[in-house]
Amino acid sequence: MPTADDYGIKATMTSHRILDTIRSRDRPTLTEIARALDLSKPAVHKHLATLETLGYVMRRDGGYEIGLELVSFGVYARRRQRIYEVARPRVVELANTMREQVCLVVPGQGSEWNCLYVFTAVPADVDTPDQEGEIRPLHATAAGKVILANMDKDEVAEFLDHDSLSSETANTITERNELKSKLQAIRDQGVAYDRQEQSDDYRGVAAPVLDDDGRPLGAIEVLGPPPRMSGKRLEEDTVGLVVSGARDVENKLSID
Amino acid sequence: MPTADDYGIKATMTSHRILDTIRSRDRPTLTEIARALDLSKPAVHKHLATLETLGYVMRRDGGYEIGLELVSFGVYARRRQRIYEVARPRVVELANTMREQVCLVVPGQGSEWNCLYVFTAVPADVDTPDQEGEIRPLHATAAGKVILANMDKDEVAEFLDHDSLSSETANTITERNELKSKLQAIRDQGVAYDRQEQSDDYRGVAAPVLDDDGRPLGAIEVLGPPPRMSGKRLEEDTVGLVVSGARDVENKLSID
DNA sequence: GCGAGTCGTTCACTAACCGTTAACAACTTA
DNA sequence: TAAGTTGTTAACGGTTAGTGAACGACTCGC
Repeated sequence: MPTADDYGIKATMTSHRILDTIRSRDRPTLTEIARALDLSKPAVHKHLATLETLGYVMRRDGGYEIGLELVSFGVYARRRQRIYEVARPRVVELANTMREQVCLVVPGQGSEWNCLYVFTAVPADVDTPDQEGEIRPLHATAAGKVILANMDKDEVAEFLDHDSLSSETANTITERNELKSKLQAIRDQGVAYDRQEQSDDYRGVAAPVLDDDGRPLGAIEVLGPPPRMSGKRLEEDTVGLVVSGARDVENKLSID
Repeated sequence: MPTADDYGIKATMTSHRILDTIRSRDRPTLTEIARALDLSKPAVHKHLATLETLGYVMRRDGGYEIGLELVSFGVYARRRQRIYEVARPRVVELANTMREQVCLVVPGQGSEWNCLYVFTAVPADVDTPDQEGEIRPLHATAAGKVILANMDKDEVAEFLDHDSLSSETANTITERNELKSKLQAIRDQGVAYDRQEQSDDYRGVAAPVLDDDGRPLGAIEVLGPPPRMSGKRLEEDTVGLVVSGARDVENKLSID
């Protein structure tokens, strides 16, 4: 298999680093990018010129923004992920019956997850924390934890060793051992909770979507404001719905 | 402004050409890509190795597929387009009241448009022709024509000169002069129809979303099977709804 | 209104690298 | 078995990606 340790195309990797910088900041300027990546301004200039004609970036009032061509690539690629095609109708259905926000999440590179799809029941009285395309660490959300709980033990160990458990709110789990025992409980229960661990304004429940070997393909999470997400509604009604939704997706995926 | 005529980063452009080939074919193999681009296999190999570690491509049973990292870039970038944020709730609403499929389209590079968002009312009895992320020529669909009709005259002229009007069905407009007079009518009417011009299974109506200077920011199109999309329902009910939806989006956009 | 500080851009230059040709193992196919 | 595939390495050479220096345009504070 090809590996791009130092065999790879460096210019492509530089272009990627520039795109990544644009995504993680708010409309950065050329020099801001150059400084962030420790590159010369002319180098960044050339890359941006290229990326602009390709439609990968666009200028917007003085800064750079990810361009429409990548939108096209992205939504095209998403459609080719079977879990997306299968889960999307269920996510919409779930959101409408719960009258809350539901999102579909898949494990990404390393210790991150990608939020593939979000649907919010109208009227949307909430401003969503998990936005489509967002990349977040695994330990601070219900979906992330339920994915983590179903990963291989050594992968989890590597995650625990290499990444620091950043603190998002007062409730975020930042202790290694606490997280470890939680993960065991989550695996037993089959669901994970987010009790204002990533934002004070939210609580959530997530159920995993597993393949035939028990590896996590993704997770479905229901999110809502704390007053609504508590007591029986949270721990019985919501759990039941999200678990049956995830099981449903699992079954459809394992058919072929 | 930067232009990448031959000043640009060639390696980045090569990587893009490879990604583009993957998108326009069905899970192509390494040699298939190399042949299509007239590149040596080792060159393609190096690029694919790099793109794979970046998550831009992934292998799937012997071929290459666009990877999840680009999904992340894409849905992130889409969220940062104001027209998307503003129009999406209206598209969902429109689809639900019409019980049809509705899509949001924006002009892309050159004479193409990108399908940014699609929502289909459940139950979906139809298989959709315009899929999210698809890139299509402007002349063969309602949304494309309504965008074309509102573009600058010289841009349209350039389009007519440079691009051949490909024939998708027996109804596709392939005559330059016929298209020209149609465009004038579309501008006057404010809507464009697709009467089985891109597929025999579909008809559609589209209304443009214009900025304050009358330039097209995008279009909203309602699609449905011919039996349902005809007569009064098509030419009065549907037209009224799609136009008021597009106007609504225009107003929200021009506020700030 | 004058410098000092930005910003983006263009210009040569050169070490590094991208893409080449050639050769290879692992599979299919005839 | 041999002649096709396929993807993969290795070494080489001409191109190029990234450098530093220098430039206009613009925004500051004084």
